[in-house]
Amino acid sequence: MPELPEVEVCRLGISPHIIGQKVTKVIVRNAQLRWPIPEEVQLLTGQEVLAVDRRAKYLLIRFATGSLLLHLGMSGTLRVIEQATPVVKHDHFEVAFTNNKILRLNDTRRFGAVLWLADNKDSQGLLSKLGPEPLSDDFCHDYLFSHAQNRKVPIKTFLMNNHIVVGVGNIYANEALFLAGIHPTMQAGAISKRRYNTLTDIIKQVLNAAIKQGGTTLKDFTQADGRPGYFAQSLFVYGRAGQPCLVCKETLLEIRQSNRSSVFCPKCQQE
DNA sequence: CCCATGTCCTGGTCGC
DNA sequence: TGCGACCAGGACATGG
Repeated sequence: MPELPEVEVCRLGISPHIIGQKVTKVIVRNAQLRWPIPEEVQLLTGQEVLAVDRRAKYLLIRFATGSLLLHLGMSGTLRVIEQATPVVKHDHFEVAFTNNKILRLNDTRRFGAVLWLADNKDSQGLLSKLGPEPLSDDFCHDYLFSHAQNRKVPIKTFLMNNHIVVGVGNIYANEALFLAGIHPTMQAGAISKRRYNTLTDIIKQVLNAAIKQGGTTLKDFTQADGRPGYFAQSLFVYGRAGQPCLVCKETLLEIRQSNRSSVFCPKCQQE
């Protein structure tokens, strides 16, 4: 369920159900995620949820003594459910609360993560090297342009680099480049300040629109309460290779960049 | 066999 | 020659 809007929608969905609640039980059914789930997660039994934050695609559930870090990988879903809900395949981890609700993680591919940051210390260094949040003021007009100077990497790959900016995954990188009229193979350092201004605005718009609409529906995404999102209906290029461009009718092309698929309109996106 | 929303890590290349 | 920045691609697990 992974791009930033889906994680943010998830955060918004679960927060009201768990903030202020105390943990009654932590169950690890399969600790083998991207990294083993540490024993310390049991320490949060009895503690109260103070807040649910997000950094990049990491969810951070705040407690007095530290934070529970959750990442959904490529196929993870988090849901708030009733106690009696049957356990299904790939339900690897859950936290039960005093209001009899359960926060349950299901992750088919197990690329997700559950870690404990004692005293909020980022011992794995997962959060320390991340670029700015795309929806923050740190991600301003000058930011992408100044960081792109002398970089030869294709703009599509540049946008997906978490050290540059977080939360722009394959879907929204494709969409933002289409809307900005930028060809995905252009070298990052060869793009003008003016086009970066446009691209920056569009990234914010696209992510905000997706959050507003509840996240993209991909086959394994469900919102915290189980309703699917529906932003996939408004995608211009992602998943539409071979189909006509919705703006000019030209057939959309697909290429691979850094082992990911890029879809673009050869007419609307000039090099 | 192919493909799939993420991201850490390795190893190669390049410029100073 | 060394060092660091940069970049491509592999790896992870499962299912369609």
